[in-house]
Amino acid sequence: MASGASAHAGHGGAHTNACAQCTVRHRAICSAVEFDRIDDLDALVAHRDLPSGRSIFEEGDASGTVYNISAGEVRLFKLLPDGRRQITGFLRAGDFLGLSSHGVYAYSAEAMTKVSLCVFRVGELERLFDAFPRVRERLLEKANDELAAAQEQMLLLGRKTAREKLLSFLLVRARHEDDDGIDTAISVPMTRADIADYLGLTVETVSRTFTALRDDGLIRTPSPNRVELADLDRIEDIAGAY
Amino acid sequence: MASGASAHAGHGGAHTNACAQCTVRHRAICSAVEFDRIDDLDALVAHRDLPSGRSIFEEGDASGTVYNISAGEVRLFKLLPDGRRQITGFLRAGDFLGLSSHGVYAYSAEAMTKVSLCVFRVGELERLFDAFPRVRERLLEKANDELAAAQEQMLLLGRKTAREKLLSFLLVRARHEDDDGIDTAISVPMTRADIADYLGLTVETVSRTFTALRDDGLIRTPSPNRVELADLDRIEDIAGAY
DNA sequence: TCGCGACATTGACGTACGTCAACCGACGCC
DNA sequence: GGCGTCGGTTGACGTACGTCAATGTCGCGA
Repeated sequence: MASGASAHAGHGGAHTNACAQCTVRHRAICSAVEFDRIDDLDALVAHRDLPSGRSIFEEGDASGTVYNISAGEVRLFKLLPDGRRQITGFLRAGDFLGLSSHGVYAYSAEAMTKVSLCVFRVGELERLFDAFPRVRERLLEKANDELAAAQEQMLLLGRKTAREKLLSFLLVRARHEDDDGIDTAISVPMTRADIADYLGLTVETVSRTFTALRDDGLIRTPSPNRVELADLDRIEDIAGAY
Repeated sequence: MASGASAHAGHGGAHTNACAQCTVRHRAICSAVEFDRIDDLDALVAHRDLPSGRSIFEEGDASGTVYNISAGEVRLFKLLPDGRRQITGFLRAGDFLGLSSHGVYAYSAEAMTKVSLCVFRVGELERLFDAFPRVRERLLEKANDELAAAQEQMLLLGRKTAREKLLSFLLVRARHEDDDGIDTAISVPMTRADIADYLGLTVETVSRTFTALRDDGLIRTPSPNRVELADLDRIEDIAGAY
């Protein structure tokens, strides 16, 4: 049951070379490593598979490890003492997580599906930086992209209506679906509760808004985790650009 | 009227050396440059003073320049087409702004007070990176800190009540006031409108919440831009940790 | 010194979204 | 093959916060 993912190793062969076969290398920071030195990368990385729902790390844990997702989807979130949850991001194959600046993870991470991870100890990450300076460069780029996304999300959370929030969310998903270009058929692997906690709403409001959008002819929902954008122009208009 | 700030130059003397005298160098990325090579830094940087209210750059502008604030306060924000505004951050002396990954600024920046800036062209920034690799390292740290702050802000925007939002905001300010340690006497240089747009509220709600907190004995407000935290324990409790 | 404009506060009222609760369908398990 | 659980939808109703509007306050410039 080794899944369709390409990034598995661990049976110690001299040239198992999971990284060379990694299907998401181009999206990951690993693309900053030249292909002919990719064995060096392989030597630094371990692999780990997790079942759906499993925690990867929790906010406040001592942070000694960083991860690359080679397959599956992950949610990042923060909790308030009384249990209110804010999901700060959904990650997928090729994304990087776990870097923290003060020795403690700033958020929790959970597998939303079966997940395969590439694991680096932070010490080894430093060695990686030394051996491949472009990795740090790439990481800075990624951090910057995430920062821009976070700001966009603040705009959404602070200033958009439920309808605008949901449409913005679907648009971003549509853009991801097809690396650039928009695919109007979207997969929504997360639950309504996840979407609600990501958009700062409740499950009920998310559900009601979905049906309102359907009634208005803006979207079709062949199944709860399948959405089609019926009227892209109006959707982009309502969502407020982005 | 050259202000109390230390980071001014421009009259071309061989050793004007604004950077060496910069009072916020320890907080800025410039601290990654060894002191005995600080003249090299000086050579790369220009300076600019702006009056309160002036725009530094706008979301969507082509981004060729990055900035360090040597004095004053700056607000970062994004707008929706209909004018709704989300302030994504308040910056102060020592903070860095303007880095963007796709050639376009992801947000707008405005001086909230009289501001002094250190200006780098991005090309020169690259040379700075080459000459002082630790600068990029430092920048990655900073980006990571900002990312953590952004996630905290998402939690605030998506899941906290008006009262919790305002108290969280005041607590962060209190922590900034005195580099680490909490100062219970806080200056609030921004208007109620700025605070509202930062916390995802309206001016009226911010105002009402201030008076409610005062009536409850949690804070004192000697003036609109002066707040004292009267009951720190209860405040931290209500604000939800952070 | 007056008056104007920017900011802040307060009140009356409206509403988008939350809460509470019932119901439904699909899936997995004994 | 019934049944419990989980996720989703829908309805009735409550409320935190937004909207609209009046009033207050302070600083500044003529």
